[in-house]
Amino acid sequence: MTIITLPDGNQKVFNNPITIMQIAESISPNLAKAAVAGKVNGVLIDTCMKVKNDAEVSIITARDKEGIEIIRHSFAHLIGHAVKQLYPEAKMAIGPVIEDGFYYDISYNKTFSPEDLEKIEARMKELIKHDYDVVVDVVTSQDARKTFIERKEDYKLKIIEDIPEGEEIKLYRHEEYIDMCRGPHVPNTRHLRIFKLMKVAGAYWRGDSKNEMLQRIYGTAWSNTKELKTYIKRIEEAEKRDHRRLGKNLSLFHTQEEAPGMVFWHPKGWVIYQVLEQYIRKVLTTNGYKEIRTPQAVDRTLWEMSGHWGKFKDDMFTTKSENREYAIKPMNCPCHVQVFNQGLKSYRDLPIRLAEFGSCHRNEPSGSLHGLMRVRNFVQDDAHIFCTEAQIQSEVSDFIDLVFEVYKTFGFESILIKLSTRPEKRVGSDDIWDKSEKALQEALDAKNLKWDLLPGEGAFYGPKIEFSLKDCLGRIWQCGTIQVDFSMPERLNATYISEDNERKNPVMLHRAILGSFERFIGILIEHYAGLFPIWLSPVQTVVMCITDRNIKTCEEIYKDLNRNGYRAELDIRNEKIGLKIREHTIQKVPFLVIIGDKEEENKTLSIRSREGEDLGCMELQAFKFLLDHSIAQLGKLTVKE
RNA sequence: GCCCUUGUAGCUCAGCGGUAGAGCACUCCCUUGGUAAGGGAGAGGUCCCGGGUUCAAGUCCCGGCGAGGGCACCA
Repeated sequence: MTIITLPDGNQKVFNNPITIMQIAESISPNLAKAAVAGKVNGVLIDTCMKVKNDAEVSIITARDKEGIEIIRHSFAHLIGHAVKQLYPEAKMAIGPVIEDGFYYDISYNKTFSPEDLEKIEARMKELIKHDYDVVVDVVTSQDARKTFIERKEDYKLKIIEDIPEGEEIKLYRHEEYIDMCRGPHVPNTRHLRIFKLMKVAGAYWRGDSKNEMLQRIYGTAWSNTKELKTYIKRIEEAEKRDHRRLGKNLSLFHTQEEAPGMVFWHPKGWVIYQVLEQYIRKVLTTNGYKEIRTPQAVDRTLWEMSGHWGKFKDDMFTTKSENREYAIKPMNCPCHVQVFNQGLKSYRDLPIRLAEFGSCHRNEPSGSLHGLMRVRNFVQDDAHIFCTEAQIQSEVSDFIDLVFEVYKTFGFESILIKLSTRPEKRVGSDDIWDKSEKALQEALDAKNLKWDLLPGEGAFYGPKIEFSLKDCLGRIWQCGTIQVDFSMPERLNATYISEDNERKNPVMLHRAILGSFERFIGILIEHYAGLFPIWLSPVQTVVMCITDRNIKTCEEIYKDLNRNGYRAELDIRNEKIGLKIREHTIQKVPFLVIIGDKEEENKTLSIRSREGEDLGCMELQAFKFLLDHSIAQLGKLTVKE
């Protein structure tokens, strides 16, 4: 006897082991039709699989999150089915589910063109119409091996090698095509309806650049057409807030061939940069940091001592002068140690917190460059804290508070936190790694923060915490970080006199809140969709006239606003007011000031917001008050889409 | 760095072997108009760079550089 408990609490009793499909049928024919898999005590299985013991069972359909994932996974197999029919020589590697879709990595001697992609998609649609059953065979690894030797699926054989001998393997038959998978998969292709192949891209076999490059076909799939349309719409909307597009349209910055990965900031973009820098400067100085400035180019001997020359020589820009070779600094820390090293330090002086908005250059791989997000020349809100081991935890704790205070200023809600621990290749004793990993972890836990552990992902000199934000396309970018470093102070002979009168190396904490200004501004542009809060708006207001008669008054207001520190512009062109409003609204200027005869007569300003709202008429003083109030909100504005 | 795609007027893009195109922007003229595009005229291009094929090359081929999407990398 098998007792099945359903999600609604109802129980069903069966005499023999029964399949998921049979359970579904016993509930309703419609449910059986819709069933793509079953969940038995939390584990997903194919509908043809039997439930042998008492269990909690739910039937998974396309409406469930797991259901759509199974459908996407089966779509990957369908790529295989279609590709092998069209290109029998192709070898299938792996085809997993990803967010919103699926992909398949394929090895083939010719490259798939966009036309090939269309052909594959068309063939997939034909195959779907067969409404064929997907048949599962549970086999031994020997049998699986035999199958894929016959089919010359070299990559499947490599995957089998990694499966422990004796473990059963599931083969999924799609008519003549056979794929290997943990599953589960849909029982019939009639569950596969709404999909679209998106793009082909290269991807290394097993994610290792030493291996051959495979062709990856990406697709997306949904349970109905409406969802697919919503998804396409979402991508289009995201493209509209892409910082590269907005950067051009709003004339914030540009890049050009002659300086790949380096930014030409335009007046408007530079305003944002400056407001940010001044803000962070204030935050740092009120939190015990001292700002310094160190050289751009430093002799290679210092980089040899710091270890960078050995490890990152090819990634640094270098230059020669007379008989000496210099590296343009890729980071500020070695220079900060030089400042620390001037004069004898006592434990009483610690912690010493040195900050610098230093311009750094790194010769990043060309393929990794991306707008403002990944550049070769950047400035961080960088600082180094020199402290004792005992001070690590409180410094880290204070820093985390500071990060959250700053991020809150910009209204960021989803901040991803990662803790990276000791890698295989590292310096420093296990004892000190234990201590500092624990210090970081405890600092996070004490604040009840959610974080992910990345074992082995720490820097060679110490563990780190990273704070990441998402861009409009969901790509994740690291912004803030705090890293414990036991190595550099020793390598660069940084010492202090301890309480027991010994020379000791301080611990060094590398830390940044925004990360690079470039990247942070890129994120901000997308976060606000170009509708910057008044505090950051490059142009806060435009004063415009209705006719030539109003020019003089406009100029007076414009001058008054600028003299009082507001960022105002003047539009006295011989154009209709409708056109001016349209243009400045497109430029996302928060407040538009309109001056006509009526306003002149009443000594008022007519104010309109970029959202199209008429804020009515008010005196200049009242408008300034409105501006002040808006600026005081800093970046916390909720952005209307 | 690797794979695919791509590079035409300030911007967005069409043209894909046979004398360089459109819309917007720009300049000038008319218009002085009240809350998201007033009208007319004009100017503007070594078609990314370098080779090759051809009677003829933005257009086809090869190489470089940049950009876009992935992968790898990110001290």
